[in-house]
Amino acid sequence: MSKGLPKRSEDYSLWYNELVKRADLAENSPVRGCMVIKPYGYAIWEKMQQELDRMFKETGHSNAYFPLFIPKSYLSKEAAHVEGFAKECAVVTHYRLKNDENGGGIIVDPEAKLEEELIVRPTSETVIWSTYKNWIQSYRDLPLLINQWANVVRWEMRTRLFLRTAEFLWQEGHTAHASKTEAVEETVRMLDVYAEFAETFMALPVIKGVKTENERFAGAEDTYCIEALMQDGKALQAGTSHFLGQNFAKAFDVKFQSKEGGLEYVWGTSWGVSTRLMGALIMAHSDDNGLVLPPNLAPNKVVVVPIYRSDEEKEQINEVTKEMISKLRKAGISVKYDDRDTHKPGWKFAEYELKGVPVRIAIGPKDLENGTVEVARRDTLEKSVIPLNEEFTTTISQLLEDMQANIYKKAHDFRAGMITKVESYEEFKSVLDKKGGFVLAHWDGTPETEEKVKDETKATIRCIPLDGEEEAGKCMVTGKPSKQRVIFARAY
RNA sequence: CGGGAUGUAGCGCAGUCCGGUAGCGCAUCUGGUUUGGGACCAGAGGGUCCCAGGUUCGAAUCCUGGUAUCCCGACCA
Repeated sequence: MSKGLPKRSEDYSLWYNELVKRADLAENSPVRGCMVIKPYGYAIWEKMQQELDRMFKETGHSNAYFPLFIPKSYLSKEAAHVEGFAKECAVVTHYRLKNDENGGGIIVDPEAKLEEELIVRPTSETVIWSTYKNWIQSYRDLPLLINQWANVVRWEMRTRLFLRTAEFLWQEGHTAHASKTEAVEETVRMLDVYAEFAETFMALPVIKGVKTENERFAGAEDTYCIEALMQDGKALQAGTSHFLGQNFAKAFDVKFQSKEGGLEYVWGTSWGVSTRLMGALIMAHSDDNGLVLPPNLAPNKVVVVPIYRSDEEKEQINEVTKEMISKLRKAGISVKYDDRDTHKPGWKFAEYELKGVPVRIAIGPKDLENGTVEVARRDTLEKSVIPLNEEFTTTISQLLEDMQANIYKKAHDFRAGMITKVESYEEFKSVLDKKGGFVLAHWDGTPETEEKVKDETKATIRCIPLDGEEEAGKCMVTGKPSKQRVIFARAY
């Protein structure tokens, strides 16, 4: 393996691809567009899962599991939904293989054709709503708050590790409610959960907003989203929450008897985040030395590297280190002790930098003598020698908190500098090309104008921000009146 | 599905124009010296040169066909 990583400033996407591979997060699989998530990458995903799962449970949701295969007929029940997903579905047509009589190896047995073809889920609304029909009869069965952790398949033309793969892991929440108000509240509540997760754990500032008609989920009335900004100035949709209205209830005939005795269709929501968050995490914080992980999502918050010449020295260090590590662990800090003697300390330093471990503690003979350790923080690459005393654990704890805050602040400041208000289409184009980032502009609210901007500049409306101020203005393209600025950006 | 490129050791590549014993760096293994920022020396192992066919005394190299992957576009979380 060669040493340096490509520089972000020279080739951002090469830097990203190499980082994902070199930091042992994921690699390409034999199947085009699919990826193998390696143990270290999966460990980060597991941290994300843990926190999100906790937040879902705290907001009253339960996990369940629905099948991978969906009968073809289900998908077509909701018109907009099938329209949106038809072009990227993998289809199961047969259920058996056999040996080729002509010696051509193993072939699909033409005798074993399925009566009804099965779709590999691109998302689970259809199978879930067909099930909900049986689960819901009365207002007493509502709200129904279900989440599932699953894989889904969308046959994408062009793929990139984590950002867009043919198969990806995600969670999808699917809820049913007695009233529109409740369903909208749920949609927004889960959007808030995502935003809080992104900011608190991923140290990723996000903008909450509503998608335009063009960008809306197939089958939804409204799609809410959190949008994040990557270091190259491109936007990334980090999570979505959909208000489904009664669309799926009608398509799958899911009705309930209300308190008043009437028969009504239920109101639905669905919401999801995927392994794409891994891509967001990487692209938001990492640098030319490798991954930078916010402590709250790092599989190991601290790595300890002993430095020694003799076995005797190693023993002495082990003794001191053991106690230090046990104290750190008691304080809830995950620590990895790397005492392998197959690699030199310098090699380990570089390795853990590449892998983004927040804090590295090196301890050698000099430290033994002085009662100190060397502490290096990954976000700023600063090193300091500090005493291994009573306050040590608290110091490290505090350092990790500072780092979490610092990583967030850095991303936040970067984004602040990349939000630009523009008044004309000319200015818009120039900002997009010279600077990138989020561009705030007035828009006349029509899909045609959005389409035109997309064709001409490759920028799309990322969202209509929820906390945007009312501000009368004129559409930068058509000059028609607009009530509020929307966020344009080139996006992943 | 259009345009471009590339398939040679686990990884990254040279060799292909101009046919003649398959090479380099990293990684791996052995021995020794090392260990506070990716150590050094000595030695060793590892190849259907993407596949099939053709030309030739002889093909990684030339010809024909196939195939796979990557990049750039049209679609998407």
